[in-house]
Amino acid sequence: MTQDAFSKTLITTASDQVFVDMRREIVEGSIEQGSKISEPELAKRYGVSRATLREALNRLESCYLIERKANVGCRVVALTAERLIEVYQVRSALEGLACRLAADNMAADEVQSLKQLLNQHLQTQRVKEGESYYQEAGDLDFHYRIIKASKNEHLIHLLSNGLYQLIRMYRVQMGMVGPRVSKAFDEHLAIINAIENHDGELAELLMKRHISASQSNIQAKFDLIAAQKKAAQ
Amino acid sequence: MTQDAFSKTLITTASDQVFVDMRREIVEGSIEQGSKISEPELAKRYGVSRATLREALNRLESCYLIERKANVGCRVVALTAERLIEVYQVRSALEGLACRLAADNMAADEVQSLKQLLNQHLQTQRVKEGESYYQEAGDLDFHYRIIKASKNEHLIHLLSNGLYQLIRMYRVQMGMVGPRVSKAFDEHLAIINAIENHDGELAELLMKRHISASQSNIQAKFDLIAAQKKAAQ
DNA sequence: TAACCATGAATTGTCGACAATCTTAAAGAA
DNA sequence: TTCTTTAAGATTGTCGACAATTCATGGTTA
Repeated sequence: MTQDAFSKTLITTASDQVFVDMRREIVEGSIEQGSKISEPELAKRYGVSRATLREALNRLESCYLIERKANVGCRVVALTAERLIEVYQVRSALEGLACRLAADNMAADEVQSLKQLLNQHLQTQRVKEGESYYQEAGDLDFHYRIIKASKNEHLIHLLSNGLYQLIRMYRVQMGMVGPRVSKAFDEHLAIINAIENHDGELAELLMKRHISASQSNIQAKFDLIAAQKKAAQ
Repeated sequence: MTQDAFSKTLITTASDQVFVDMRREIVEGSIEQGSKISEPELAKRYGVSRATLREALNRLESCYLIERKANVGCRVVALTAERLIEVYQVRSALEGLACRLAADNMAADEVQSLKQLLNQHLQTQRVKEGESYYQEAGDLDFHYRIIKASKNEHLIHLLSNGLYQLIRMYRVQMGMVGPRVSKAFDEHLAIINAIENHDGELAELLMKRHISASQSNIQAKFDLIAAQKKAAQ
């Protein structure tokens, strides 16, 4: 029995392992977005039976990474601009709530610990200027900590087990680049300050704006791709 | 191939049927909340193999009606006061969002159709005074229509396939009674008016209050039960 | 040529049996 | 007695095979 790094899921069964492995491959793009999934093929690849694989597929479906149709099969989710809007609308509402609850509930030592995390980010950010992946993980960790601090188990599950992998997928494959990195850091700082002052209303507002900015950043990437396609014609 | 009445799910496979049947039994309390689930027993009862049953269990898990532990088994979710708070916090955020989007998007004829639905509710409410189930279904249908009108597919799925059965479970088993029925009607009316005026901000606020009132109503039932228990000691 | 229908191949859904794990209860030691 | 250990029983996890459905290919007909 081991533990997964990102979602802190306990890995006990074979299907757990396949689930975590496939999730990583889908999020990182090793298994291409929008591609069809063949059960016999993947079962052979992961060295498990179809029953075990299907168990994993079920769980991938419930975190929105694949889509199933009866008697037809599975597809990896496609990262479209439309879905980006939909998902981020939901994310904004839920993480906004989480942030407000965190501001209400968070103890002083928890806030200090979070501040310390942010300082770590500042260090590594200066070192790894431009490189996005570590910031990626760190940023998600920041959001993850706030979600946890909401102390609402249902919300925590909905976000960290449900929505977060899809968001990571957008961010890993559509990348966060350029000056956005340091701006995001400042926004994180402002959010922490609001939480420290137990100003739930402000914390919620700032988090929603922060998420909205992140959405615009990815949206710009979509626009860029669309423009390139048009130019190529 | 047939269709389910509540979530409009297409029923094509045997596991679909088991899923819908079990869902109804759990929501209505035929399968007791908090009770342990035996796979061999239920498989025999529904006349399917364990593989088919487990497929259904997976889907019940993703709509929060049962909880699984590896190598241990399933339990039906327990309706606690703590969970009520958590779920309704999430519900408030998501349906608030849905209501705002509906106010932004909804066309005039859609609004008219919704008003008509509300008039129907008024009729049946007068006839079936006190009886809560029909109002229950009607009320959920009202919320369902607004969720649909948000036109956000991800949000629609999250609410109608994910959260709504659990909310129904609370409402069916913890009941909505007394003067709450007619108050709820007035609140629905106010929400529709806000939507008709495309006042998203107000619509969201009113929906959140409406949901909060509904929560208090159920909470009161919990308090009542707790008081009765204390008196019995 | 285009539309429709059959036939076969491939894929998904379902089943019963076996292996691995947990639970329970009895037996033994401190 | 109380705690630990162990063995039996029951439950869940996993497997390979069969049945049902869908998809692709080629042939037939208007």
